[in-house]
This record gives sequence, C-alpha cells and structure tokens, in this order.
Amino acid sequence: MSINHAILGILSWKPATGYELKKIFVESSIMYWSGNNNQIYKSLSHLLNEGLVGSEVVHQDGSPSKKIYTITDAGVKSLKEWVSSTPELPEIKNTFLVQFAWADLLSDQELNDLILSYEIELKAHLIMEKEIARRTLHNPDRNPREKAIWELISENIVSSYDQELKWVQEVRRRLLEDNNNGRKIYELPN
Amino acid sequence: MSINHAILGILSWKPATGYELKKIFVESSIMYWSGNNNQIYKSLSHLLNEGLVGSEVVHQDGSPSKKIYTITDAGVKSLKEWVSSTPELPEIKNTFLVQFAWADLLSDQELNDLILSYEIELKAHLIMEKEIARRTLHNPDRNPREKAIWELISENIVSSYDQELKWVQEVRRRLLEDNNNGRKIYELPN
DNA sequence: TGTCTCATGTAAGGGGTTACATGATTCC
DNA sequence: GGAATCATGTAACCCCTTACATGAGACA
Repeated sequence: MSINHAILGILSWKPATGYELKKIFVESSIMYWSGNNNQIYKSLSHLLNEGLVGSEVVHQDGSPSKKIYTITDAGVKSLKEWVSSTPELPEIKNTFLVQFAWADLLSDQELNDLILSYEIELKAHLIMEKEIARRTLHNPDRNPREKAIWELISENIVSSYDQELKWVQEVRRRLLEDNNNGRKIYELPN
Repeated sequence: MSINHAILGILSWKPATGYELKKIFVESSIMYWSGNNNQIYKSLSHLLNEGLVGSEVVHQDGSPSKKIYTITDAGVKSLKEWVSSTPELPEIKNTFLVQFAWADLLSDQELNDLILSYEIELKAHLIMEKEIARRTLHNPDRNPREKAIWELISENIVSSYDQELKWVQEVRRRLLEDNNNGRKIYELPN
C-alpha cells in the first residue's frame, strides 16, 4: 500500500487540504508514518494528475490561500479496489529486539537499565494510544458497522503495545529478578 | 538503528562474507528487512572505511572469490555502544488495518473474503515463525544468559503473530457471524 | 519579542526494494 | 537443458525523514 490510498480514504470522508491531511496522519495510530509534507504534497499532485482527486483554490484574507482536494468517482473506484485487494502481513520492525539479541555484551546493570528504559517508553506510549483510542471511538457520524470496525482497530493497536509491555516485564522477571541475593539467576520456563 | 549495527552484531559471532550475511538476514525474524545486496555491500564498504571491520580476499577454484569480513576492536566497541543506547519503540506498519478502516465500502461477502485471506496468510506465517523459533533455540554455543535472551526473542515474535491471528478471528466473529440467519449481525463487546 | 497556527511547498539524504549482470559448478 | 548454489556488485526507483523557506495574524 502507499500513502496514495490513505489519502483517498481520508478524502472519501470529506474534502481536505494538504495541511489538514497532515494533521490527520500525524495524530493517527495506523498511518502515523507518512505524516510529512514531502509525501503528502507530492502524492496530492500525483493523484490530481491521475484524475483521482480534484482541487479548488480558496483565497482567504489573514491566512494563506489553500487548495481543497475532493475525491472523484474514479478515486472512489480506485480506493474500493485497493480496500478489497489481498492484504499484506504486518511489518514489525522492532529494533529493541535486535539490540536485545546482543544484550549478552552488557553487564547485569547495563541490561537492567536498557530493559527499564524500554519499559518506560512503552508505558508512556500505551497511555497515548489509549487516549487516541478513546477519542477515536465517540464519532457520531458512523453507522453500527463502522463503529464495530473502529472499535476493533483500536483494540488491535492497544493490545499490541499492551502485549509488548507485558513481554518486557516478563523479560525483567526472568533475566534479572533475584540477581542480588543469588538464589535463582536465570529462571528458565517450564 | 541501521543495518550497520546488525552487521557488526553478526560479525561479532564470527567472520562472514556479504553472501553469508544476506542469508542470515533473510532467514531472520528480527532483521528480515535489510536482506538485500544493495544495502549489505554498501554497508560493508562503509564499515570498512570507518575501520569497524577488516576484510580478507580468499580465492577459490570452482567458486568465485570471496571477501571475508572480520569485526575490529573499534567495531566491537561501536556495537556495544549501540546495544546499550536508549531503545526505540517498535514500528508497526500494519497496512491491513488501513484497508480495514475503509472496509465499510465493501459488501459483507467482500469483507468476509478480505478477512479470510488475511487470516490464511497469518496462519501460514505463524507456522513459519514457529519453525524459525524452533531452529533458533537449539544452538549449543550459547551460555545460559544468551539462551534465555533468544528464548524471549522467539516468544516475542511468535506471540505477536499469534495475537494478530486471534484478533482477526475475533473480527470475523464480531462482524460476520450469524449474518446468514440474521439473528445477531454486529455483536458489540461487553 | 518570540512562538504558535495556518498553509504550501522544496532540498538533501537515508533506508529499502526489485531486478539485472557475470560466471563456474552441481544437481535433477 | 534448466535450475540452484556460490559470490560480488550496480541501476533505477519508491518510501520516508529532517530541515528549510515564505509570510500573515494571534497570543503571551
């Protein structure tokens, strides 16, 4: 998938400017990548060339002029085609796991610090995701089917970070617990 | 993190050629991205310039000559620094969720097909990941701490795909179950 | 005075993919 | 005869990030 599809999707809700699209991307949990000017403005002019969106320039006094983009029938058709195309697997790029893979280079103290800082970041992020989910859920313009869909999307995101947090806590428990009194240093699983 | 760190990590186990590195990347679950020639050979010549690896050309008859890369002391130092640096959050780019966000454009039949094809892909991938995990685990060259680390890494990966599979099954249950007999169409959670 | 919001864009560069090129040997 | 393995590399091209440029009005 590319940013083009995501933009068509957002424009299928309502017309928007590049600036508004950017805000939606940045605040989104599922499309947070792509939230930068370069791609958005490039993609918009590309979609315009392809006839998938139309644009109208609106002059304002006080603020700069803006270009409002609207999805065309061809755009809706292209969006629907993409939505029903065979999905890809999620791409999980967890660089902490790569660091952790060579964590035996570290002392117990350094390893503890590493795990702890990951845990702290995860906790903060999880709170943020829950807040985004909470805000996303009460949107009155949705039919019951759409409501169910967005509920499931939020559950997916929150539970993935939640699971990662549980995992890192398990890591700490297994690798570091009782290191100081020397009873069971590396407790292995059943 | 960049591919440079991952290459240094692999070379910290034992010297290797670009070709061997590529195989390790491709077969790996945590570094499967980056398994392409372009990056590997570029990165190797960059690491060589920086003095983090050394190389030795070995001529063979029957096969092409190869360059065996070895990590230097500076390389080990740089690796250790990176390993103990503050970790990043995982980057999850789940394009299925973006498709799913606009799934209300689809009929029940089309939505069912979409969900089912995602489920099938996930199942196949999960089997593969479990197989990789199984093979990864019995490595005799590891001390107890390293064993525990790799066990935890495998658990992380398998459980993340496992959870995704459970989620998609829950999606199907909530959105599509009993659609045909019309009793409860979109059952909402408690 | 400085920062924030609105608003559109460009420049430079890193990261990553797919495909191609070469060429001998081995296996089916 | 065709594909796979070993082995190094290049070319063209997306995707994506960070930073910069411009410029008015609002707010502290």
